[in-house]
Amino acid sequence: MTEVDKLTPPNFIRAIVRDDLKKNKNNGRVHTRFPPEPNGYLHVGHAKSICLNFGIAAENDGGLCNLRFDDTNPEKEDVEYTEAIMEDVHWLGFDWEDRLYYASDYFEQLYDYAVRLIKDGKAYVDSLGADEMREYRGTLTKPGRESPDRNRSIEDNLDLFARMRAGEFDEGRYVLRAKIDMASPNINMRDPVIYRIKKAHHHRTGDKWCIYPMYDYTHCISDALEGITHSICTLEFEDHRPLYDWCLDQLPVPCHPQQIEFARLNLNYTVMSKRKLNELVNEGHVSGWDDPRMPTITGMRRRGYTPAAVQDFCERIGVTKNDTVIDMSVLENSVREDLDKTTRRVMAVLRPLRVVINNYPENKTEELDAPYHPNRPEMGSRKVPFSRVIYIEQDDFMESPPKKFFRLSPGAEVRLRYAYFIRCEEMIKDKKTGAITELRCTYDPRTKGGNAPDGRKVKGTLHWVSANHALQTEVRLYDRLFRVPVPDSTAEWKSSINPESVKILKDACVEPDLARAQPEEHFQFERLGYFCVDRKDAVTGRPVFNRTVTLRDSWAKEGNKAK
RNA sequence: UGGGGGAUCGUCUAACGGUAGGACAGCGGACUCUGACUCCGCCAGUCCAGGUUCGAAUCCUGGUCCCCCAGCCA
Repeated sequence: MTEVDKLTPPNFIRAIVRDDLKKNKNNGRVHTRFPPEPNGYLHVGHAKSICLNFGIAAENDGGLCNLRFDDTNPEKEDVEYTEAIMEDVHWLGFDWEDRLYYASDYFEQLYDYAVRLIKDGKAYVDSLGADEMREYRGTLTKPGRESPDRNRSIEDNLDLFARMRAGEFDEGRYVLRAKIDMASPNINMRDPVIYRIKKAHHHRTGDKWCIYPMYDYTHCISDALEGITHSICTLEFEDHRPLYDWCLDQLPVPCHPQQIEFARLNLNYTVMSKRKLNELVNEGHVSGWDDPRMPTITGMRRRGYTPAAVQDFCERIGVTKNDTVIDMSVLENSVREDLDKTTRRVMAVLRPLRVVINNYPENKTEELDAPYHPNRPEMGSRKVPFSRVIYIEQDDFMESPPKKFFRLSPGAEVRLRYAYFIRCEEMIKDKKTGAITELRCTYDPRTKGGNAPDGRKVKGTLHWVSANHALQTEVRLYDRLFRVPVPDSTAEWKSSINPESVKILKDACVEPDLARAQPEEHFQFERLGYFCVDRKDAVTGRPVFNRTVTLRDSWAKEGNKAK
């Protein structure tokens, strides 16, 4: 296996492309497109499609991938979304170069083709109302009936269609339909509407048009006009393929792309439909499309996921026609794997417990050397201040520890990472609540740097921050958005939102160097997880950290086993 | 009860008539100045029933189950 093969595991779409190339089907061309509708933000499911389309183009010599906005429904679409989508695709690491297109660019051509269909007797203007049309359409098991308008003369159709364009009619008065087969077992072929009247302002064409082409009619022709070879879409369009092919067969288009369908991505513990994501945003269950708990690309970015991690994830999950739900742990694995090798380690204490080292001089401060990455010395090191009063994590002390607890407890000795061994001598408790408010410890000066000259070992190593030098910051801990793996399956899906999907800690302490951390900079807080500086809320000198993902924690697992 | 798709370890995914392999998860161990990383090991699968064949996840027949479709949405 070559390196390239490892990076690009086989899938059935790649196989089709490879075979087409072998047969020289499109003169050796590979040209794909990513065709979002600008009516919402991109999510990780779109990322799968983006990676597939741009990936297939990139891995074939001369392969190209267009970005095309499928903007045929002005009522739902907006420039806000086109801009966000472009930013997300770029962030993910893909580039359409000069091939940015809009279906609305083709409105004139699409109109001309529609006229052509009418002239060929393959389309007609219908006056059936929406309800009537539904009734005429038939059902899944019963064939439809032909509209009384079906055999309107070509001249009348031409006249009516021109007047539809001219704005003479109200919305809903007429539609243009393809004349195919009202008895087709495939409902999409029962004379589908291809143009409707919408007196809506379009975000690009303004008020130029008051008739807008439908998806099925637009998409195939747009593909053909752009010279697309492989038109990759999701499974729900499989039934539409005969219509895709029908339209192209009727018209003198430059080429006939092949539509190939794959299964959309489902991830557990989240939702993926635009409608549901919209509801979460609009009803305030999350702070916005870029809330770090959202499966949107912008949300994942704010959470601290990296483009490399998302790409790796999309590669790992594969491409098939199977209905599947991917386990969140696969995504988290990709994130950890990328962050582990690229991220500097620093120390932060999320829930501080004050520790006074009795035998350490009052006014002394030492600068201890701490490498940024245990396995990558080339990443360098920084100095961390140490003094008499430090903070450790509340979780790292237990008054009566269970077996196999390697951390601090009365009389126990542990190592402070890159500093000294300390032993717990005394606990100070709040007189009223009994809560432990402070620990009194002693340190062994001979263990400076973290090793004992007498060779004695400690099982535990704790992270810490010097109290006088600490930078207090806000840290946000994110967890899965839903409590159940597949919220979509319940009628009341929003009732399974995880109330603990975010915890905001205001009193976290980080080492002073982090005052310089820049928005979107990633760190590993040792023993805790990967964090990144929030790109919205950070103020210079006072970063706010989002937890991207925890470290694997076999101690926590131990605890779960006991339950 | 029409049409279109799909069924392989717990979850994804390979194998295209010739040893059912990989990833994630789980479990166990080694290592460790992160209970991290890394490494090693284990667990575990061809929807069912027939048939063809020396040999079937793969081919044939018949079932079963799941998903999608009746927008002037995409």
